[in-house]
Amino acid sequence: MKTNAISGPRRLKDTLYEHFARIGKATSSPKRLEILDVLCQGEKSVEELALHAQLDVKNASAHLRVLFASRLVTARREGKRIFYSIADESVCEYWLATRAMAERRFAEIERVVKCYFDDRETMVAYDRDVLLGKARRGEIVVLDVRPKSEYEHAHLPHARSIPMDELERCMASLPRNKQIVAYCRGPYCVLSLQASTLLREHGFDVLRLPDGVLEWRNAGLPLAYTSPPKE
Amino acid sequence: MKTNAISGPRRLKDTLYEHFARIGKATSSPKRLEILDVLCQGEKSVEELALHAQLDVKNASAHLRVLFASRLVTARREGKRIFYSIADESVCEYWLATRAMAERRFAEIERVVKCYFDDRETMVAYDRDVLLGKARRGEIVVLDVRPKSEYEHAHLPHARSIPMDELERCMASLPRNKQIVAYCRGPYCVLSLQASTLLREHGFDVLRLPDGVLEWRNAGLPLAYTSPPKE
DNA sequence: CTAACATTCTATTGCTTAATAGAATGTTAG
DNA sequence: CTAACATTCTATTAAGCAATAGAATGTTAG
Repeated sequence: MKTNAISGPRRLKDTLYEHFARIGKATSSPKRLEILDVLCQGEKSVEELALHAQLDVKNASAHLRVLFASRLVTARREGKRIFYSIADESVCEYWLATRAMAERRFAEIERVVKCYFDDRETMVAYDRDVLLGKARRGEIVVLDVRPKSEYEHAHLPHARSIPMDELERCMASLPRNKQIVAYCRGPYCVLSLQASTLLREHGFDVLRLPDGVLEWRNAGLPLAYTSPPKE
Repeated sequence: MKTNAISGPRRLKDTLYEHFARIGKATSSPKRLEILDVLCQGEKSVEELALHAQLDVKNASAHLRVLFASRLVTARREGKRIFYSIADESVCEYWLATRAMAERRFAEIERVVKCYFDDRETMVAYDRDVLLGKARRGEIVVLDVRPKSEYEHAHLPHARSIPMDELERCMASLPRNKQIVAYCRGPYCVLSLQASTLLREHGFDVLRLPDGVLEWRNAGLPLAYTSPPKE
């Protein structure tokens, strides 16, 4: 006669689904998802995350505690700051699967996005591997307009980093005889749209790429790292 | 000057993450996940689902309404009954991604499962494609012990259906000179374990396969259908 | 048309959770 | 050792949600 912690099938199921539901609970708040999304771009301090998700620091900390308790993020102290990051690659994959399903199930998402990003004629029209080839041969400049730290965490091959808030100041260094392809965190991030608008106003030949590193890697393409990836 | 429904980046983000969070909200309840999981095996009536998840019918209906509002399931009326099913293939993929992440992040899941299913020596040890080959050549009998309707919705190639509750009655029809490989809904479903235990007690040479149709298809292998799949 | 049935709708209860603010912890600079 | 800082912990309040039960809807069989 065996006396396990789990006694019958019902107890087993209850235990398992209870654990699975922890994920749902953690991802049932828009603000937490926003935090999770930006954490997929690299580690960030509580303050940065609070700023990013438009939360006061205490509240952001509380949300992070929830994400931590659900094991979706890990924390690391460096001096006075605590840096949070995605616990695992499986978290990015989960986030991508969630997004994919939501996009497919909620037509309103596509509608809202199309309405905000109504720049179809100035988006990259060719395939990702064509883009990779052009970038490798130096025919285009791939421009990463995310904050420097995110670029350093991972970026598209041959990409150059000019964070959005330095773009106005640094744009003189960009070539005027080559096409520029600007990208940022992904299809819902506004940075690349702002960048492409700004650069176009200044006469550059610029296209917007609605990919981020997650989408790029998810398509099976390689990424580049300034410092070697930690895993 | 453009006046969109969505005015600024913050409004856009809030709208988008609000939608994404609907998924989390819908999957934040263990019982709803249990419903979703079994719906991945094929459509079911409210009553069946209530029975399966050990809920009273009213409560099950309420949970289904939540899943429906989040567009994770669809409903179809047939006579007095209403049959719910997974809205989309992307829902299965989402569920698999959730499970994969939870398994990876929560060591306790593996512990609980190992503790309940402590039959490593009587589990299928060879690869899925080896199994497929053996099944095709008729060297083994692949046995689906789920309810008939789930078998009909989709099953492993060359599998034979004997629902668990008919197994005792029908086991005489199984060969004694061949290995039997029993499977059910997946790694957390107890049916195949019950089946393999029962058959072993009656002297059959039986192994348990911890896959279900989801895991099988996710591994890139083909499924078989009694009636053609609806998509 | 009526009875039986499957399911949903409505209302009530108690529990969980998000946001907020004040106190406490741990870290560094001087 | 103290002040300044980043973050967490604790408590409070208000909002949201799961479970339950009774009423209502829609469907079929007779």
